[in-house]
Amino acid sequence: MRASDGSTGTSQSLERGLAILSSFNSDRPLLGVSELSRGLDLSRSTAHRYVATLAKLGYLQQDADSKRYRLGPRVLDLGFSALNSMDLLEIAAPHLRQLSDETQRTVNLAILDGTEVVYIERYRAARPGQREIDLNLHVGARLPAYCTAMGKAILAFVSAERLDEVIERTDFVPLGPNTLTDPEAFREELEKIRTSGLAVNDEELAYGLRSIAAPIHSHSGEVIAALNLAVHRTVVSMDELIARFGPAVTQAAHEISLSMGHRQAPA
Amino acid sequence: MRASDGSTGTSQSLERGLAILSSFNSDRPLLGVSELSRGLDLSRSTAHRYVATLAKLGYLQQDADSKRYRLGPRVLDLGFSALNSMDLLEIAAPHLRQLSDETQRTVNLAILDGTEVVYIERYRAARPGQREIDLNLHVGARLPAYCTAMGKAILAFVSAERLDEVIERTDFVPLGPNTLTDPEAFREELEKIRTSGLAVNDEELAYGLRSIAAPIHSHSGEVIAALNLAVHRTVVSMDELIARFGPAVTQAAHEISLSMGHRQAPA
DNA sequence: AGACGGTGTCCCGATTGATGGAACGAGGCG
DNA sequence: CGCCTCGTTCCATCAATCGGGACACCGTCT
Repeated sequence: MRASDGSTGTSQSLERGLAILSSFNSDRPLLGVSELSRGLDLSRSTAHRYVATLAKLGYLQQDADSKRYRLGPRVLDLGFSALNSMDLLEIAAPHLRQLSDETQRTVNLAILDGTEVVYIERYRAARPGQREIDLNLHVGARLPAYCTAMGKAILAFVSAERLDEVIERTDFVPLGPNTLTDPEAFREELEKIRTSGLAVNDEELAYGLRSIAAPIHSHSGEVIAALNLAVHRTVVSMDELIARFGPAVTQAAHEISLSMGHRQAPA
Repeated sequence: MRASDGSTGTSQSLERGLAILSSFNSDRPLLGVSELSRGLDLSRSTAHRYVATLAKLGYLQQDADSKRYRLGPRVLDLGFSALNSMDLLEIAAPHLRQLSDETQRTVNLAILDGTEVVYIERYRAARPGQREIDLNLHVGARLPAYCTAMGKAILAFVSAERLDEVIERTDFVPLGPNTLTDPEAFREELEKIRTSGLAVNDEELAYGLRSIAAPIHSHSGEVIAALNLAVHRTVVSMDELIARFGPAVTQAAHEISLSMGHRQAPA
């Protein structure tokens, strides 16, 4: 039974329990035991045992009226332990803040996880009122790497094997007016980024959304993250975006890399 | 019979697996299998099975050099699913932002979890440069309720049973110059808050830290959260804090409660 | 009222998945 | 070099998990 599949040496119970936790999200914040058991193909008894365990530990809370369950505050602890254990964040934060202050724009920091970028930090433009370009882009949010400036900035500098794997697993769906949908065109785009050091996103993710991004390297030289600066199309043209903010973005990324201990190869 | 044990109907494996996840934090970001097995009193094999499961699912990542493990980006998903499933956040966010803009101060939103408050949202003062009062108070951070303005604002309006339980479980340790360490004095303080509608923290948590907070009620009338406005002692006196910002704080909290569907009792 | 289909919860015997000792290879250190 | 500790894998044993079944509870429909 355990023969062929790759499940040797793993715990079924833990996997199922976490599957229950991940069943909850913004769209489905309240789930009942039966609902969960159906979704994960478990018996009601089994689902209930996991739910009871999670509730006992504070990861789930039972709603008094509906008897259904919701995520508890305890799960926040995990996420923020993860954030805090990245010293990248600590190092990058002041630079991000300065960049945001200087430019009066929203800047973000993200890492690559599989084929997606994950937002790690975010500084909103100090001045409110300007058009909010929110696709629900809070810290922790995920976007496909192939159609974001930060994703491309990172992928331009990963190893060939890793890039091949990401491209292999990526579904190049057009999400914006200018989304790159051809893997070969995408590779050429990365090549350009590799020489310029700056990645652009000109409405590739969504209509009206423009951003520029630069990669951040660790002390060992490998790319570990990217930062971007995002604006709405009505605010500034692509050329102006690059001309006015490109140098500040690449320089901030460069400074963070230096602080991480990265010694650049000669230009 | 089933009362004392508490372990009936729960999953040992899941509990252990989650214990492994929670072993990671900012202070201990990298842990090895042996280290974990010792800390949780498991065999190395067992610990490894859990770790392998967590790694397979993306909750842990193995460091290539040290072979030890760190939290993976996947755990962020959980935390932010929790945040996003609170419609409180969606409703409160614009009010918090407005309050922060108007007052040019940092404002926070928190809920109660057991004896602690958990930060749910945070708007920093738009103008940087003013003294940063950071006790690592990011979203997700926890503080004891008894020595924070938000904690007191919430506890002043919870049911008598819940309050008794919290007080019972609270260790009244002096953390600042004015920390309330006597449960009876604490109860009187809550009584005052109940009539004034405003909770104050005058260096009860830490030297120099002052804040005022007001409770937020749900449609059913029960208290579900609190918001605060925090300043450093050098910036403003306690009286001035209450006089200048008190009305804005209570009004913002009130407006959020109204948006949540709360119909106030006549003043 | 009564029957019904749904829920969450609890119990218990069968069995399946978890357990941990042992062993291996890889490093690190003196 | 020996010695230790690490992560990892294997496997026979066994205990923890499993799921059917039963219960109480809730609306809804007949």
